[in-house]
Amino acid sequence: MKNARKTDVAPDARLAIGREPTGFRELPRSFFLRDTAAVARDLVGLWFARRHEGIWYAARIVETEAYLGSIDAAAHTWRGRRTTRVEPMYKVGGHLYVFLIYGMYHCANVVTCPAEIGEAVLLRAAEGPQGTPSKLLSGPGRLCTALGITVAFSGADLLAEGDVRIFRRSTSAASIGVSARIGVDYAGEAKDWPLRFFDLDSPAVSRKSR
DNA sequence: CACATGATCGCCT
DNA sequence: GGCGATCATGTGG
Repeated sequence: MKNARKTDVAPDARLAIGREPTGFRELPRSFFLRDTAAVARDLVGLWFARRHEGIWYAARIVETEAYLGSIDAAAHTWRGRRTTRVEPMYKVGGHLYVFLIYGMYHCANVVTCPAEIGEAVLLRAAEGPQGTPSKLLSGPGRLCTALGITVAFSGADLLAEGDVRIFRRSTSAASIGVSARIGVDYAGEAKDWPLRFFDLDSPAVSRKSR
């Protein structure tokens, strides 16, 4: 099998929460149909979850970035670019868009807004349970590695009772910091837009503010 | 701590 | 043919 692609990667066992996501609750579709920066901010503190071979795995999101579609030089949909890879970004809010970067890492995004808009939120970092190293999910590539997220999930509906979901949980609200986005220096004026949101109290945030 | 570099390949021009 | 919404590792201060 020379061209075998890994398509069913197991999540890190330390993120397992059991056969049922007890204590976790669904979000309505309307959550994802709002202003993308607002969705990015509100995703901090929610849970990104995946089921693999009957077991659920989950991590608490602590860092996100908004990508504003056609007007945003940092976005894959800048100027309305429409290709096979990016097509999931034009689905209705609540879908997943995953891409491969640098040939070896994946980045997971939550699509926002109504269909055909092309905006999304990059999940940049998350936390595992007490005792797991803070680096385990710190950074978009590591987050995907730890949860076994690959391009096989691109286009998946997070609200279709499927194997990838965003959950909420009754917890105290996080203190949110805001900064420019990471790694988009090529994006002209857009590189300075304050579209990165992070939990000020989390050790798992990928970098200090800029 | 602050850089600097290499890895590795799908995507787009 | 060039490069990227990254990361691990290495060097030097």
